[in-house]
Amino acid sequence: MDNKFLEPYKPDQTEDSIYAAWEKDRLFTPEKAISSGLAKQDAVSFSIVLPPPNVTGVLHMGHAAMLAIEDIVVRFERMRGKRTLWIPGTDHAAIATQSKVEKLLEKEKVSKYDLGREEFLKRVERFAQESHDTIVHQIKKMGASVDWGREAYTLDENRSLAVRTAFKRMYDDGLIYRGHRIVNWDPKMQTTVSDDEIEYVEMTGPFYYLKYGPFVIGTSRPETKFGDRYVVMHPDDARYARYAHGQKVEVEWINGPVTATIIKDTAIDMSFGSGVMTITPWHDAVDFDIAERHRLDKEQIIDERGKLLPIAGEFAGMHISKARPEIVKKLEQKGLVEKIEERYVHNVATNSRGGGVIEPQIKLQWFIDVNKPITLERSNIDGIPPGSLTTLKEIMRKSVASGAIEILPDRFKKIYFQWVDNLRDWCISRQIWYGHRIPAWIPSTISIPNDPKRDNERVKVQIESPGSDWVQDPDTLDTWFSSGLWTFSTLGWPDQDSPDLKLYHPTSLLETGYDILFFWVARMILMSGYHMGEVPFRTVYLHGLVRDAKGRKMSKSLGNIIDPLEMIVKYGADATRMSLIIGTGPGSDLNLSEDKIRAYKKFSNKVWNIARFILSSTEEIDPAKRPTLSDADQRFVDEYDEIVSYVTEHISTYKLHLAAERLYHYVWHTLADIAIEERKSLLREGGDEERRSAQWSLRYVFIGSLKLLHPFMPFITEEIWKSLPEGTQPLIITPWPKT
RNA sequence: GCACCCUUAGCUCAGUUGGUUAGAGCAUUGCAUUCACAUUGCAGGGGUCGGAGGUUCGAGUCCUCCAGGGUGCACCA
Repeated sequence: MDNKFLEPYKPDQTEDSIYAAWEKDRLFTPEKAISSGLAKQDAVSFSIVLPPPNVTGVLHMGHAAMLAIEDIVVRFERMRGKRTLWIPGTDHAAIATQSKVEKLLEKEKVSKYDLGREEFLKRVERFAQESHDTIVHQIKKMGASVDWGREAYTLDENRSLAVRTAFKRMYDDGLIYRGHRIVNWDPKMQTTVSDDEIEYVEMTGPFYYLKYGPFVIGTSRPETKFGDRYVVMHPDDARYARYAHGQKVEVEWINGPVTATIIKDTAIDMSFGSGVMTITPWHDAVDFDIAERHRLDKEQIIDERGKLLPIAGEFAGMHISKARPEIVKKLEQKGLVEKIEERYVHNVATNSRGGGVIEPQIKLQWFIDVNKPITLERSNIDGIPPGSLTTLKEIMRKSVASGAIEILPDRFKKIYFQWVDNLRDWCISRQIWYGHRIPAWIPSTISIPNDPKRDNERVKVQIESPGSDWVQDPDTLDTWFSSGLWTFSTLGWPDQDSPDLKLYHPTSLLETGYDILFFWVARMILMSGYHMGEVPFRTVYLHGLVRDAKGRKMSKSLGNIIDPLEMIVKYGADATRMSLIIGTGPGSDLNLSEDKIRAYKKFSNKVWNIARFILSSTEEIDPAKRPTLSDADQRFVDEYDEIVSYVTEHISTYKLHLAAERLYHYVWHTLADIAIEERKSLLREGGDEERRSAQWSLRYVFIGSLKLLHPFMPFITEEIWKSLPEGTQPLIITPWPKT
């Protein structure tokens, strides 16, 4: 027996060298599984992409849980002989990374404009590289058996080609268009934000009832009202039956008399306020729609920095927040205020990526049309035959509705459909510097690229620059555009003949947090459906948030962050992994405490001691020669076989928590507490025959248990395996026990 | 407003298709421990499974309603 067993298990002294050995021997690659004989040449593929962590800093417990879950499944499938591939990577996370670097620069009292685009991007890239290195280190610490030879970055050369190719194809098909539409504008970060990135914050503030000619209109934002020349009411509203659609009314307004036009539209809620509103199409999505329907004029009131334009008269140049009280004062002086409700509760849209309060604006931007009918030439998606007419929305809906993609837990399907059905065109252009530059060029003779007066026909969309007479659109793409391509851009696309693409797409499993179901999962379904004519994955497994012991979100301000690296140092990666698996089902949040992790450290030690005992007391037997077993030993072996079936079945169906818990109890309270205890006297003073039976069965069950434990606790099981005569090949590429 | 989830031991949570006396970790009580494990073992205490109805031979599990907590989406003039 190896002398190392005379001391307690020390994860911090073994884990790194084990990982290094796995990596050096390329044991994470499907090629090695085949060459070692574990997987057959024509084995079924099992592929999965790592949800690429943002290069904005360090990994947290949520990432650790993700890595643990995925690694368990990957190791399991690899041992079962599938051609198993797990692709790692990181995400440039455009807006998140840029704002992080901007904050760092703020401390040096430098703005990105001081540096200029090029210099600023160098800073971001440096930061991204450092984050990347930290993240890679952390992924390795967790024991994740990803194929590093296939590592990808959402902004590297291959992915960039994929992005430009995808953009051009969608543009040529009319799915990507450039137009003046109302977008979510963040005046603080000076960029558009997609609908999904908006976070509504409840606020209480005054609500003003203003006299608008013969009408009373309600608003919480009097500062937007300067240009209101349309007064809208429901066509069926009896109170306003005497007003006709299109009728003109003279009203006295903030800066003098205006001619208002009556508009009848069913979008009005008759029961809200007076049932009448004026519209500000340039700064409100609903108003914009009404204006579009009736072809009304639209006028900008507020500029990109949140300041009032000349239309505001004496208030021009003021920031809206400063102007509001002044405007209200003037309205009161003119007797236009009917009443003020002081405590009105409403939701204010903010940029969830650390930006400011959203100010809708009409801007010339790039969009993906989700409702445009297109012909999908190549399609393996159930319900969408090749050559049939469909839309991106329908692709997203049918991929899940047909059962081609299974979502676990099931209840997220409803949430997914609700989102798909409410989906509007996706604004994909961002006015930030870090990211994929939009592959569109305009002639350099046009001086202002975003000038709304210029037409779109002079834009060239192509993969490479058309030449020096052309200027590239300064905008970058929403980060989710490139991550949407992730399942196939990591496999060699746009090269359709890429062997990896043929072997591993569609991927088998996508495992990620439920919080990015819309951002990412849905976008991958869209992109893969359109570009590949395939679903991107068969199964979506959604995990929950990792919270603290009391169920609170982990945050710096609460000081309740449990750092995965620190836990790995104290208790080992194996214990950390177990604590993140047991005690939670798919889709539900997990409350984690250091006590819980400590408990699984004890389990590691238990496994270690079982190894020590069994190794020292079964040294003389030959595991390959099965002796006649006593009845008790036969029952013991039978019970183990049941555990094999149970664990196998539950990992296959992604009930990892059940598999892990059962295994934990089996190893500790059956194998150790009962089986070993009962056989101790036999091992010391039993007859030859019954001693051999006891030794062999203990050894057999222990060897099998190590295999079953390996996906959950890869390090300690591999370390023990090394010291066994049975361990001729590393445990990671040893076949799974037969059921 | 629409929808979904949660409510099980002191705390934090498991409990697949309804099936014998409801489980774990931590905490707690007693005993044992020169014995693989001073990171151990054995035994115990603690639960009317949020409330009220219903279906069933049988409900923590299925259905209805109610209460509390949370989340998503919509509205937010």
